[in-house]
Amino acid sequence: MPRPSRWNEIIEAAAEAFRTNGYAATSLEDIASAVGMWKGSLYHYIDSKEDLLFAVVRGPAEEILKQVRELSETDLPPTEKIRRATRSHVQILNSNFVYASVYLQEIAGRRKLPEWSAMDREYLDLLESIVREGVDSGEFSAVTNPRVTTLALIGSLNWLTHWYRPGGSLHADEIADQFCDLFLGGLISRKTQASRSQTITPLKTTKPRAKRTA
Amino acid sequence: MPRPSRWNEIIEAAAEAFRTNGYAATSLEDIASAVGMWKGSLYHYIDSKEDLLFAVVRGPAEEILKQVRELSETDLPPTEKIRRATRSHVQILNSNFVYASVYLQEIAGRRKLPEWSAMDREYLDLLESIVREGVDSGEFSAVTNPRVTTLALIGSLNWLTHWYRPGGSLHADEIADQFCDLFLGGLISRKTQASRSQTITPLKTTKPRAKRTA
DNA sequence: AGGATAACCAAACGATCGTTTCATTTCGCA
DNA sequence: TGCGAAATGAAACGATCGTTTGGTTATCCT
Repeated sequence: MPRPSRWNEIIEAAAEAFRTNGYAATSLEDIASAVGMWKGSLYHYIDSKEDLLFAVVRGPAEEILKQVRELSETDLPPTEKIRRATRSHVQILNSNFVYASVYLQEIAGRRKLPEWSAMDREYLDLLESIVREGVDSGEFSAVTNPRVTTLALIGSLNWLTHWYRPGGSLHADEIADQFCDLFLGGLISRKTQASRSQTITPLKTTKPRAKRTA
Repeated sequence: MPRPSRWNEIIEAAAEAFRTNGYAATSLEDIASAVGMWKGSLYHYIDSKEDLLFAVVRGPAEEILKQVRELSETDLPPTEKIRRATRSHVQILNSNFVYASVYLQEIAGRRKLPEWSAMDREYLDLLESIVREGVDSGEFSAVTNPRVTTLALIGSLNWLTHWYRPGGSLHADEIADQFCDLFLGGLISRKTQASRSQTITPLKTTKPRAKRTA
């Protein structure tokens, strides 16, 4: 795992190529020429082509899972949890757009390595348990199947890679809020007007935790 | 365009291979051996590998567009149009699962051939115009951006290829109804109770609507 | 029955792929 | 300044890919 900036150039070039042409259709020469070196020289940084894919994809995958883990440990009301989880998802998609797109196209699809499948499943389970909280508390009275509901939300979010582009006219926060209004309105059905944003506490103040892996 | 049944075997084998391994990672030998012939013999049926991809994908893409076109020409209320469009989408995904999955993974992603892009855009525009009808009539009062709302719905539907499997415990009709309830509830927000099915005219003898919880 | 044509076999081609090898340059640091 | 390691150049490898070619077998039609 080299550190210097050249490594970042390689990963960025790989991510961009993977996103536009797909992993299998991208050759190491595509990546090498994009950073101005010979394809054989890439092997000073990697052991195989797959290393590039995993390096591209690891960051946002771990980040999005970390954020929903922390969110799940709070005792916010379910509506607010849904809103924050949606914002996290959209914001990570926005700020790591290329990497996240590669993950969704190359990992969440076909590639069934257990490492990534476990992350996908944990993320789904965490979101689903939030939905179940809302069902148990009576807030999400319209939900008949929490898993289907959760998958519908995740689908809308992940489909963003097909049409959203960072820097476009639609800002990430607006999209997240519109998704929340749409889904929470559906979840809550006809009940309180708690669907609007209420911003209980700022989003990323939860960092007193030093290192969790120790 | 040959006719006999062997052609169907080839397309089915190609579709299955494309779905599980991706188009670029699938070799013609994979397909040839699946149907029991030499890879060179495939060229009696095709002119290039891409022919197989387009043949796999054309059917459901045209079918789903045809159905929403016909729906758009009716004068049903917007809620019912949304419900029927959702059902069409899910049912086509269900009965042409492999072909549709290949389309969504290989065409709706990266491949930007104008023919398919035009179909994608027309489908999106037709659905969006349905949403706009509901906004104009006052039924979808919670919608602030019809395009984002439409893309959220399409995302949920297309993401089905990532978790739904035909023949599983969840039936296509149930999923479609749950999606409709979720999205229409969100669209209508707090207003009439028109969110429930109401089934104006049977689409294809709408199943006795599995009774849900009391 | 026989001839045309469809269907397929079998082998090979050139291109390109991921990877390896070794030589060469560049750079950090004592 | 010089030396060792990091970084890259340059070429080649075997494998595999999509495609072509030419021949062989099967099928259909009148």
